[in-house]
Amino acid sequence: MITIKSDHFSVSQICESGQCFRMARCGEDSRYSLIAFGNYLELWQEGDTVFFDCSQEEYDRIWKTYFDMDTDYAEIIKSIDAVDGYLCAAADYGSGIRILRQELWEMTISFIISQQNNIKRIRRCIRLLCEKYGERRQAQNGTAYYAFPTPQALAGAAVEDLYDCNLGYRSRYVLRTAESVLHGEIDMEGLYRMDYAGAKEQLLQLYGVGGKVADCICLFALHKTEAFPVDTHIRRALAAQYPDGFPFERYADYGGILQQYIFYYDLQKDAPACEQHPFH
DNA sequence: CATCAGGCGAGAC
DNA sequence: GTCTCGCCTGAT
Repeated sequence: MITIKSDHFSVSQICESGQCFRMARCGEDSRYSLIAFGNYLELWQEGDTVFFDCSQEEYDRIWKTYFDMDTDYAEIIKSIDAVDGYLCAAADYGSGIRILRQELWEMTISFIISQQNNIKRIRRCIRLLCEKYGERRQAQNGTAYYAFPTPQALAGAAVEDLYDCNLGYRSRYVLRTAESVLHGEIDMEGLYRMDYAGAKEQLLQLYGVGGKVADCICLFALHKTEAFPVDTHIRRALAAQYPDGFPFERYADYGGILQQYIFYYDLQKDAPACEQHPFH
């Protein structure tokens, strides 16, 4: 186990901000579990000290990048227009959020599934998919878990079996996208070398990926922080708070981070009180 | 009972 | 290019 002192880092806020569907509370205490890049991790936090239940080597190799530890979120929050009371309040409220650097293929499928869906059901869909098509593994502490299914595994699925995973009409989207990636119709690794516009254009070629989903993939996997996913929540919030339009130009290269503050702020308003701010 | 969830594809125009 | 409509399913 290793400990890291970090400013602007809240495990609970990261988990509840809705960008990662395979992170959850585990057990009765404030531990969280997470499966990413085929690894199982448990972590928890006391104040600004974060405890990672893994080796220093694993932290350096995977989790340091995954949790975006080298980005200065204080600087980002400081740059917000002081006159913009709503954005200041949202950023302050969700100041422990980080934009994770998640796996590209997993985000592609996860956000295809997320469309016209709710977070609880999205999590269940992905869990069922992993249990049915992912490789079963065992963590150091003995916990059994499932890796995210490969493109090959999903391309070999029957549509009916995807319906059984509760994907509904998104089943054919997942199937065709898996086939496209498996057959190399899109160069997924190449997306990392492209700019935001180029990467988004490529992602839009995938069946079931539209503008909003492409932006989520750009933001949460490719870390294109200028990507600003607009969903029904964000659309409503922006309409209510910015009748003259959101100042996209002012925050051109990191609008996506602010989008997460707004999304989380909006989401938590109707969440049960017990789930809010465990560390405040 | 209707409406809505972190939308998208297809077809009409 | 823009607009409308249908779509799985569970929660409210």
